Amino acid sequence: MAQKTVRIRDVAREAGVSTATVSRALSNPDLLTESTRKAVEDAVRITGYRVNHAARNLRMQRAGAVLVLVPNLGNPFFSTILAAISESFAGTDTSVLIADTASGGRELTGYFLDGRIDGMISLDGGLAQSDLAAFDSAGVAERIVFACEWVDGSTLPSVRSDNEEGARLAVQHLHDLGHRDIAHVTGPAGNVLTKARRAGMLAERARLGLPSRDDWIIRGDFSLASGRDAANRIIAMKDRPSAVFCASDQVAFALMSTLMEAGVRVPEDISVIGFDDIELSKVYTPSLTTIRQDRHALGCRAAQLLLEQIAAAGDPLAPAAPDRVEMVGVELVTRQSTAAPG
Amino acid sequence: MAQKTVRIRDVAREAGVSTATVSRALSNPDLLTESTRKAVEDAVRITGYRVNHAARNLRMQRAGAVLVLVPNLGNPFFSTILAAISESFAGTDTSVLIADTASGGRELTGYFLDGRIDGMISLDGGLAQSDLAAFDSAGVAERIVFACEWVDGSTLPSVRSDNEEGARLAVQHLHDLGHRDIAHVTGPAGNVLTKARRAGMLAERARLGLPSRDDWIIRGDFSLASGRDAANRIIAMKDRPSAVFCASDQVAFALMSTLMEAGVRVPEDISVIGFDDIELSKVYTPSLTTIRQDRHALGCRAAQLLLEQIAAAGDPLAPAAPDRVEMVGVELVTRQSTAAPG
DNA sequence: CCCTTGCATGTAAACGATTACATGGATAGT
DNA sequence: ACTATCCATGTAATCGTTTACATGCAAGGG
Repeated sequence: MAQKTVRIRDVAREAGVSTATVSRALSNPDLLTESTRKAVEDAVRITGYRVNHAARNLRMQRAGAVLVLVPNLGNPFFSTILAAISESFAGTDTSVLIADTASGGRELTGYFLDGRIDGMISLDGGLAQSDLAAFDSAGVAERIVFACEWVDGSTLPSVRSDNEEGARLAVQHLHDLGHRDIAHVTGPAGNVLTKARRAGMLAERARLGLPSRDDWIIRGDFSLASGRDAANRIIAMKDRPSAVFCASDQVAFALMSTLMEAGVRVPEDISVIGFDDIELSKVYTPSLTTIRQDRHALGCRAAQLLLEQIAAAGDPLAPAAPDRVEMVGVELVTRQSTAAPG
Repeated sequence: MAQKTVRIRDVAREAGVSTATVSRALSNPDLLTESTRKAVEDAVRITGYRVNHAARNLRMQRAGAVLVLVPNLGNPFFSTILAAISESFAGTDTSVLIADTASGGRELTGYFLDGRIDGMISLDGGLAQSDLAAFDSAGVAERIVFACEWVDGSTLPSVRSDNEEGARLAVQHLHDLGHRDIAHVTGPAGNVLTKARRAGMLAERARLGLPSRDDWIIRGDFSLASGRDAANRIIAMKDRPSAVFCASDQVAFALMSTLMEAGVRVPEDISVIGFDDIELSKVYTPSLTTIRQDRHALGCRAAQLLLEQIAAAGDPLAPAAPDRVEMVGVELVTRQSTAAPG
């Protein structure tokens, strides 16, 4: 049987003080005399008291939880970010809820309105306009932070990788190897990452005076299936590009797989470069040259930003949140999937 | 600004009834007259009332959340299971917390004792004995369910794949192709899956009269690194096995990668079969023959079981939980990584 | 016509913490 | 020595629900 739940009142009786004093001993120890604080600490130890979060949260008008919105839990790219976020909240008596936007067609503002969460980190920049509007009118917009992705034209704070720079590095690397005919498999239409990476790619290609062909920009959506489709498109081309820059590692895997099945060798016939640097990229055959995102930093900074935003939202002096965008650096990781054109 | 929070009292006033009636209208509508229920519903709509979960949970002595313990969020194997669990709880006004056992060295019973969670699904069978003892003495053991993994010798309910059968199918498949010299890369020492899969493998190998050599059982730990190590061990062997059964798909990827780098072809020189059937297995090159686990079913059943356990724990008539173990079937998926020996 | 029964609703006491305000004793300033 | 100040602690209201118990009305049985 569960031992009788011990309340703050029991601790107070044991220590010979009032409940207020016990509460203070726990949250503001410096307000108390050394001796009473010690007495309370002993009483806590003796009784085995644990604070009841539901009660505390009710009284303090907070939820004690934040929500992390993930576009696709199945994509291992997000795991490290989630771990970093969880870790960051570990000390704060705030729990971390994780939801997949794909599976959950739930009404997001509800989480706020029900007092289930104090804030939200969205790794999904594709939230419906209606959701954003609802956040605004519910007055909870200031307790939302974006990470990795963001919403164009919104002023909500965000942490993101330098996607343009990543795309630039990718093209530059291929160019350095001697490639001139570079294709690009994009992310899904409308996605902010798609836009940023394609823009960076086009800019660098132009800067280097490389040829540009419309059919070398192949629409994808970060999924394995889209990598396969892109490969088939390339296989069917009369003059194939000598290198392909994929918008994500997952896409690159499926692309390489399909190419090689068709007898197109990687990197001998076509070089492939990805984006993300997930764990498997090192282990794929051939191992994948890619742009590394600092997922740990992304997660940590997002968590920290959210904590600040929540604190600010509670404060009376609105700090008029400056348009906060934090850029996290990216890095080229050279492996076997890229080489000089045959 | 956040609109003034509307309480149940406001709804009551609007509807011209008492708070009790409003509460009943929300949770036990049939207790009320058609007309008053309708009046309350209208009032709710007009005021935009949302129940405050912290208050409700406090009063009802529940947490409104469950915890899912994952051995390694980075392994995409777990994603579908998590999604299935989340989905199962979607209707129940219970939130789902996800924690990685690796990153969080936190004290697990604390979650229960703090009233932060009502129950737990552990995908990790490697919980410390001290934790299990703590659960027991805290009286929360009956609100724990295991999925995928389990704890040997414990009576806690669990949902699991038929791992022995999976191993059997793998060996049988290789045997059908003509293989006789079959190696096995195991999971981590002490893990229940390791034991089950190895046992199934050994049993079937014996049944078919296949040769057994000690150095063909290679210790791994489900990680990419261990797949690489295993491959190096195999490469160094004087007489290599003609086929390798890996305890997980991830291990198989790293193993194949390292083999092929060393010029050992898969499947021409060595066939490789995995376990799990994660999304990437279809897309690796060569695509991976493997044992499919029904991850969706595993997640759904675990969630359901936990709900039942929680309900039972509240009930006065202890249903003396029968030793509940649910077996989920597995299936052989044949792809390119296995073939008749050269 | 009265008494019992039952049903729909109201009243108010929990749930377990935090915290504004009150209190009283010690210290210091004049 | 008297009062103003300050600091440590206690008292009690409060957070927003749910629910045991009380109430009063309608119906039905004798």
